[in-house]
Amino acid sequence: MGDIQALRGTRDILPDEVGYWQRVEAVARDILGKAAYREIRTPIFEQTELFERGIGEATDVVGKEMYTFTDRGDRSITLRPEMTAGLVRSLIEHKLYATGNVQRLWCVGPVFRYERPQAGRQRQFHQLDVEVLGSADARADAEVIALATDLLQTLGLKSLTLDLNSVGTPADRQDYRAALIDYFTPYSAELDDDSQNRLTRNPLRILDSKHERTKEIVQAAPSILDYLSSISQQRFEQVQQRLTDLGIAYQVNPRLVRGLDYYTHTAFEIQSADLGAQATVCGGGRYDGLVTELGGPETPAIGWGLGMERLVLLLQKLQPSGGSTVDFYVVSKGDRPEAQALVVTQTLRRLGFAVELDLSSSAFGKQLKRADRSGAAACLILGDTEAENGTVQIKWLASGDQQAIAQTDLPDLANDLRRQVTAAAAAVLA
RNA sequence: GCGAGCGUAGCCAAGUGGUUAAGGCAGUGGAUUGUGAUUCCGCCAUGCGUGGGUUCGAGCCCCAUCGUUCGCCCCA
Repeated sequence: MGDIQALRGTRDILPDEVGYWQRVEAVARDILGKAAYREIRTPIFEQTELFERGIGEATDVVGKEMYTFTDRGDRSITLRPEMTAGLVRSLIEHKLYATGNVQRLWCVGPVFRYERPQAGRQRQFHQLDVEVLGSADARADAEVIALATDLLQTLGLKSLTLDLNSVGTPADRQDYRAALIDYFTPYSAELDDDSQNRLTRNPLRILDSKHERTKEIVQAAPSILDYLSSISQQRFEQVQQRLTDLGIAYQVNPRLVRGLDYYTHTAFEIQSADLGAQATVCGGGRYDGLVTELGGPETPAIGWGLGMERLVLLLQKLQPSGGSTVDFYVVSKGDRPEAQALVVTQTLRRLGFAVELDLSSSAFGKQLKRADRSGAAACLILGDTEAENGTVQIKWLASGDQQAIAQTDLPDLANDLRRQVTAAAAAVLA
């Protein structure tokens, strides 16, 4: 083992694993593209102040988890701990809100939080982010949630749960907060230490404590749903109705609270039971106040973030194998054959085949063995005899059938070969 | 930031103070100097995450450190 290793909480995504990532990205690109969402890419670091103002200085993410440093020009810089703030900054800076009534955006990339790593939690991890800015319509909430469930379903994931809540407007929340403090204060001594601290700082967060005694006390705590204004209530009912219209199953969880200050009204999480303590795959909500908070015009918005690592963990459990294979494996030995093999390989690649060329010059037996393990449908063999008369042996590995064909005939035979390759691939699956 | 467990080859591992560190997979060379199953034979850790310590003797015990896993916390 070498001296230098990847930093704590960071990981290499190796070739064997990268297929899962590509698949998620391809499906996301497809689904989001069909829903008229456009990709945006924003910088990985921003002014520290953006996150302090956007996410809230009292939150753990800003308070103790940011990678913040001073650059050579004495600016305070922070590696983004989430995507939304940077995206909103970009929207405002480029006045994207002026070019249309609604902006539908998505992006994917690394985010950074200084936390203790464990399964499903890293210091550098990746999020897929989807946002709709400029609409307060309940259909926007439903659309965005539907995109998340569609994506997960298309990837083949089952037994996920969707929790839904409304955290109302800041005014609703102020009343509720006061009610919670009234309720919890008499129990103050019985609460766990963390919750005692949260009592004054952020009593909403007590609601999802995992501490046993605290959970018992929480049982009878007032529900936020009783503190929503009638407008907020109506809004929440509309969102639920739209989800029902779309056939999306959800459960209302009045104790669902989210860690970032900017959320209003709709809040939701999609969780899996297969991820241990870090169960949330996708989480998000509405943030009607964020754009003005960051200096833009009144712009209601909703979005979510999805943890790529967590999603990939689930996919790996679902389909442990997942190797890309090659159509042809080219084998050769001797100066002239090896030179011709390179040309044949190139020809086949240009015809659209995936081709691996064996570079070893080792015995044909060894090369054939590698051909077998490569998963190729057929092996192309070039020795002195073939080089002499300009042919190549094509051996179909499943059947063992072998025939010689002229190298110059390859383009004409392409369609035929393609048919046989697909047939061979289908046979493997069956 | 707190608590607990774990770290032996590319991978999975046996080994719980006594001399040359099992085994399997993968890799590689050969039996088979032009053909992939199987089989057989050879090779593949002066080294047990790293650094100290205890001991006649340490993969094994102790301390520190790094990494990782599971909780707490937090969240995607």
